[in-house]
This record gives sequence, structure tokens and C-alpha cells, in this order.
Amino acid sequence: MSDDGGTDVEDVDLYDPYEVGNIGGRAFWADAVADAILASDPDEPIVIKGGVSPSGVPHIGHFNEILRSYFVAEALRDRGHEVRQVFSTDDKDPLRKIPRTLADLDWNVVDFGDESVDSGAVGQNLGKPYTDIPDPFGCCDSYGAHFTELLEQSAELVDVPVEFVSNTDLYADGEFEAITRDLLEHTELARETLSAYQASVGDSYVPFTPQCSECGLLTGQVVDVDVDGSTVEYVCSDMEAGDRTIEGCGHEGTATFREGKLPWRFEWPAQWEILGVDFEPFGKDHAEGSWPSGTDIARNVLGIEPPVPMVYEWFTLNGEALSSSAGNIVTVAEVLDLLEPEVFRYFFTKNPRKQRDFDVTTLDQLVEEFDRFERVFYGAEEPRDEEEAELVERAYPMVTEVADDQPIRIPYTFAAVLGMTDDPELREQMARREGHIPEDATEVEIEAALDRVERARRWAKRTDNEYNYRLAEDLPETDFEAATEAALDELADFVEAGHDGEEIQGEIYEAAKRNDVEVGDFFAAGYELFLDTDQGPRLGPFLAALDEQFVLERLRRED
RNA sequence: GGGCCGAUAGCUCAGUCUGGCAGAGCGACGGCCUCUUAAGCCGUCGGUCAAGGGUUCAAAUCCCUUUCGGCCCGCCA
Repeated sequence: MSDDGGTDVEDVDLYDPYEVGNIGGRAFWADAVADAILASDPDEPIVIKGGVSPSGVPHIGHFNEILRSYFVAEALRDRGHEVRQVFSTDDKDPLRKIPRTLADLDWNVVDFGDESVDSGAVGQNLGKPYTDIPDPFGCCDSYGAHFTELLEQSAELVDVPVEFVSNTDLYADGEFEAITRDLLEHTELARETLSAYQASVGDSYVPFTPQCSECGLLTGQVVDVDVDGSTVEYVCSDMEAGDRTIEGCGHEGTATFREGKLPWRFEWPAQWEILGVDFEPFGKDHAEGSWPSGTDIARNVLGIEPPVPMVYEWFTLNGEALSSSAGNIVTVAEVLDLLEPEVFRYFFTKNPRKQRDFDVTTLDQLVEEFDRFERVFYGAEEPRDEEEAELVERAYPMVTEVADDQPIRIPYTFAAVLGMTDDPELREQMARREGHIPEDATEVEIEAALDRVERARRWAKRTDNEYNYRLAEDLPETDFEAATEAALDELADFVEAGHDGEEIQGEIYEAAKRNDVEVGDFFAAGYELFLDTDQGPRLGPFLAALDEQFVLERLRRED
């Protein structure tokens, strides 16, 4: 049935997040993870969970939660299993600090102080659950709903089907109630278990944080528990949040088990039980902290088996840590302005255990890597070894839909060069001249191939690199020698007589030689006239691709 | 201070699990195409596998120590 062999999972600790996915015998890490999940003997449908707090602008780091899970889900589905990929938006969490940047629903990233942001709505509500804070843009039901909406959009942008689950809803619907009662009945056990991992857990620790009915903050300190009545008595107390203190109002009240939340160390295992989670990937921050305590709590307090775990390394962005507060983020929407979704998805097929830099300046290399990956899949290029052959075979169909014919891909840097003109006809001609579009390509194929031009053009512009060219709209100022001008005139006549790109290329050399102009200088003159710079694409085919009247006028230095 | 993860060519990365000639693409350099000009073809260069030690007939791979980058061990998630 499911097992097509190849991996020896007997010796692997299925609950060591560093070992899962590191199993040998598999070219694609997601298959190794799938092996571990199946070895844990899960019930169908297999539930794969990811999740984050909707605390601010979703960035590429959050895609680990969506795409790592996705590849594992696909590996399992491929072997005939039914899989649900769920994503918990941990929107009951309290807002702990003011974000430096926010984004509206169209992904416009703005500073917190921007006039479009109702900063007061946020600033006055530190310590409240995200779902109890007004949307600073006034468009969604709450702060939490706003950023959850962006998370959902993110998943759609990369075309991954995910079931979103609101933690706030789970509390409101009483899903946590049974576990909360259980924990409050066995507070001593909960306390002892967690204290092995958190030194601060003392005798007064209660694994439930009531939300104050007066001020709405998650600052309730439990002073008494009525298990039969399903309520707690609390005093609204101060809460430490980073380097500041969020002050409680001192109110003394009563809360039900739905009016508050579990501390994260208990909430996470509780989610596993409620949602029946069989697998969950997480960043390395969780691996040393909440994972060990979470497994212990799951087994010894809640009496359940934890899911199979997997650690992924964090990305850096342009060499720096991803940080919403420092403003070093790139949103998915921004990335997809520069890359096709399949290229972005490809990025996540790489080994999750390596620290990786997402470098915008070298995105062309990522695209080139993807193009090769694709060529190998379609048999247009030899795999470097057995391992790569297997990886490509497994991963490519999960990255993008397999077509009957290999898609036409214009090299990314060349696509950026094509961005020098806005004329689609000219783009196509230039691409054809350089052999990037085959003779027999269909309209649909060509259009798809040229899609890359806009993205590559934005990349060249954004990074202002050597591919950031624009066809000079007006005659640039030049200062040519008489001999150069004579050669340009002769070249113009040659073009006017009707010759193809290769012939023009040859004539450039001939015209230069006839007029005693250095060949290099003459090329530079050509680039100056058309691109206002001293180098560029292979000039003959380039001129042949341009509108002839335009070329003639420009070569003759006419306005 | 204790624990954990990572580091391989100028760049992007395979290879480490299971020890067996140090790899790919890009870049650079050289040649070819009547032709130095972002195309194409051919070729070359490029390495203290972070450093040092150990085990072994044999180490990028296993073990120990160290350096650097990051994470956890407070709160929080």
C-alpha cells in the first residue's frame, strides 16, 4: 500500500524534531518526513498543522508553516492517504508590543505612524487578544482578523489549500473547555511537569489566564478554582511584556473557562488534542523550548501522543535576520511581484535544516536553479546524479502542474533586459532573435514565457543592477569623432538596405574597420545611442529587432 | 554559564544519515562562430570542505576541542 520502501525508520526517534526529515534513503526531505509520520501509525485523515500569531505583516518566514507542511501533505497524498492541512491563527494571544510596520489588505506596507493607521486603536489595547483589538485600518472585525486575512491571502497566492482555524473561535466554542477543566483539576501535576522546563513556575502557578471582564486584558491572576461550576476567581494583575509592564486594573472577578486562555506551553499540546494533529513543523526557537515541555505535557498531563515534529531553520533576508519590528521583511506579495509562484515554492523544496538567505539581489540565481530543475524534469538536461533525478521526479509535480510540453522559460536576466522596452511585439522579437522562443511556439506559450519579463523588470529596477536598462526614448547627448559618425551613417545605409541581425552584426565590424574606428569604441557608440550606456546586448540582432525607422533615425542622430 | 542547529569554489547550492577520486549551475578566464559586447558552442581556472586534533587502509562525512552565524535555557509566542 502506502509504503514504497527505501527508508529505514526503525532506529529513528519519531519525536526528535532534529531527526525527523533527516532520514536516509530519500532524495526529498518531505518523503522522509512522510515515512516518519506513517511509522507513527496515524488515523485518517492525517492532520498536518501549522500556525502563527497574526501579530503583523506576514513575511516569507511564515511560509515555512504553510509550504513545508504542504510538501509533506502532498508526499502523503501521493501515497494514497487522506490529509487535512490546517493552520491555526493564534489570535487569542495578547498584543505585547507596538509593531513598527503594518500592511493594508492590498499589501501596502506602512509605518505604524502613517496617517492611514489608527495608532490609538492599537496603542491603547496592549495586553488584549488580537481579536479584541480594533482593526487599525478599519476594514476588518479586529486586528487579528486583519492579519489573519493577510495570512489567508498568502496561502492563496502560492496556491496552497489550507483550512484556517481561529484559536479565539476554538475558545469561544468551548473546544478548550474540557482540557482546561482537566488542567485545573490537576494543577499540581501540570505545575510539576512544566516546572522542569520553566524555572519561574512556582506554587502559585495556575495553567489558565482569565481575561479581565473590566479592562479586557489577559492579565487575570487566578486565586480560586470552581471546577464543578467551570469558573475561576481572579484578580486583574500586572503582566510583564518584554521590557515593559502591562498594568492590570485590579478588578476582582469571575471568569468561565471560555473567558481566558491557556498559557502557550499548555495551549499548544491542547491544540494537538483538539485538532487531532499528527504532524507539525516549527522553527528552531520552538525546538529547544516549547517542544520538550509540550511532549511531556501531552503524554503525562493530557495523556495523548504528540504529533511527529520537524524543525526548520530560519531564513535571513539579504543577510539580516527577518524582523517585523526592525522592518527587515519582504512580503509574499512583494516576492510574487518578482518571482513566479512555482519558483517561490521551489525555494521551499530545499533542505529545511540549512540556514538560508533569501537575497533579493541574487534572485536570478534562484530562478536559474529552478529552470534547471524544470529542464531536468522534462528530460532536457541530465541530472547530476541519481539523487537529483529522484528529487526532481518527486518534487517537481508538487511545485507546479506538469504540462504536456515543457514550458518555455526566458532566462531571468535576459527577461530583465527585455524589460527595457514596453512593446510586447519588440520583446517577443528580441527573445526570438536570441533563440529563447522556438519557431513553433504557440501564442499561449509565448504569452506565458513573456510573463516573466514584468517580474524580472521589477527586480532589475528594485535592485538597480546591471540589467536595469531602458531604451533611450530621446536621442542621448553624444560627442562622436567624425570617423565614428561616418561609420554610423554607413551602418544606417546597410540596415536600410535590408539585412538580418547576423549580417548587421558583421557590418558593425566592417564599418568600424573601414573608418579606422576601434571596434570596441564603435560598439560603445551604438550602445550610447540606443541605451545611453556603453554596453548592452549583442548589437546586430538587437538592432534588427527594433523598429527599422527608429533605428535609422537614431543611427543618423536625428531627433 | 548550560544545551541545540548551521558553515563545502567568487555567488547559489548538492554531497554528510550509510566513510571510498571534491561536485553542479552561474560568474571569471581562454578559444570558436567573417565578430571582445548580456546569445550559442568548446575549453580552462577556481577548494585548508570554518580551524585544530583523534579513529580508520581510507574522513567533507564518525569522535573531541575551538571559531563564527543563529536559536533555546526569563516573560511571551
